[in-house]
Amino acid sequence: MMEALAWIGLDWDEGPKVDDDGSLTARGAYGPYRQSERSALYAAVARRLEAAGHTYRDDRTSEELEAWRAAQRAGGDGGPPVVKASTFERSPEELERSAAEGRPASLRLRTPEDGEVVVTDLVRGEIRFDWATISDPVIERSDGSATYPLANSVDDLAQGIDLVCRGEDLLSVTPRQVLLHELLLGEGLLDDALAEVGLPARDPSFGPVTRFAHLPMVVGPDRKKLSKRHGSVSVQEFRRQGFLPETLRNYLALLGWAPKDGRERLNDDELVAEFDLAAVGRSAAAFDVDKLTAFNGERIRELPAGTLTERLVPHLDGTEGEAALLSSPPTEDELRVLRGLVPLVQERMQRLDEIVDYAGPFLQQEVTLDPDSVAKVFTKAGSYEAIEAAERVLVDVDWTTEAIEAALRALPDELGIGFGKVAQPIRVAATGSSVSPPLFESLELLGRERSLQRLAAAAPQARAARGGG
RNA sequence: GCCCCCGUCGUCUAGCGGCCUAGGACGCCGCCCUCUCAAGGCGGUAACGAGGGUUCAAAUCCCUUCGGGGGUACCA
Repeated sequence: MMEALAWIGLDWDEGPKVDDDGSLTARGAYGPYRQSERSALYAAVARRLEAAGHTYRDDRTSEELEAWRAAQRAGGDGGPPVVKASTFERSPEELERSAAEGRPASLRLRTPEDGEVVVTDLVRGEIRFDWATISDPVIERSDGSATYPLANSVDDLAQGIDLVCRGEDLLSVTPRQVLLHELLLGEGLLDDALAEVGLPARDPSFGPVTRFAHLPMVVGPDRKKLSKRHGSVSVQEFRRQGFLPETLRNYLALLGWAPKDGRERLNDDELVAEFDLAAVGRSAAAFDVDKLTAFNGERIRELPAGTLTERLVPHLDGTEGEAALLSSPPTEDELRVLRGLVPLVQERMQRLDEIVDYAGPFLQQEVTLDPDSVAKVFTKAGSYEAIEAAERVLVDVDWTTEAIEAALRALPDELGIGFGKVAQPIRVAATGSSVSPPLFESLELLGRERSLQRLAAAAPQARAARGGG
């Protein structure tokens, strides 16, 4: 995931990071940043919460709880399946007995039995929850490890987080987090715990978490949320397909947000200057690959030719895809061909990986004719005539785009067919396909020798396609 | 089931009581350009989920309803 973020260009100032040699380190002054390295802190906080009476022990197993919830949901006699101290807290005697039997117990946070919590959210405004509908969360597992609610609250406060910005899927979990924050800060529990485990005290500038922003979900075409795992897999996939990271950044920013003036093409500077959490929409946004692709094409067209050439190389030398049309590193000859090709294909590409199909005929000595193109073009009247005439007329022409064009433009008159009809067979013969970069430029780039050789090789095939002769 | 969030063209969105016979972008369709494919230009298609209110006036405010999503873990 960090690799995916790094590629997209979404950087972070503080936190874990992967070094160039692949090892996991960290940067920032408020570490450690891995939860596994902070377990002593979580435990210290938990002990204090417990001592202050904000928690209680629960010795039920996951299976027992699950069964209880299922029964509650189905039967509906004892109310909704909400775990509360009022019905779940064991007496000291029960706990003692249970401990004697060796039953491990988890630690639950005691949340209010009733009343209301109000969460103020930057994108959604005020949201009200009824404490009676919120279960007491387990903050420490029966094996003593901290759960996400505890670790997350402790870390946010200890590390000076003042804006919690996350997906809407965490909205309903916010009340317990707010409560934990009050407890940890209000009674100095966190500061004491920090001191106990020998971690530096909180920076004096650190206040409470002052803002929450729950961003709308980004969903797939099926309207279901994209998971973290799937998300990062597709980032790698986007990379291989030749989407530009700057396209992703631009497109992603537009999911749920739009600038005041409605522009859609925004660069990084404009994005950071204009993006505003308060202007973010509230409904889930579907990720539209077609639109992303169109954006990507526009950006590719804006790239300086030299830059595009460089960014194309990984898609040709096997780094990003299967294709190995270039040596690694590319030879000067190969680069010359690529540089010549770029201006011809730049405006017709939407993804970098499309270069593989375009470049094949130019980087390889031999070309294989696409059967569909052969069937579509060689069977038409004038096909082999055009190819043979092109051979004849191109042998001694100056090998420049202009001269090639002049020579071929003369053929329609001679053959009595339209230029389209003469160009297509020649295109298929030279590039192997009925779809290619502009013909004259392509021939020039191929060189006289290869061009004539391919025309000569294709002529008999065209004759055959026309039904013998 | 219970709790929370959301609901404008197929999709991303603009709209925050009159400027809306609802604007833009992607897609799609047509035309122009044209050596293919693109690019580009021009035009078109298509939406306020439904029902009640409030108001002189509602996509915009309120209620109900329907629909979608999220949560409901000793996952994060």
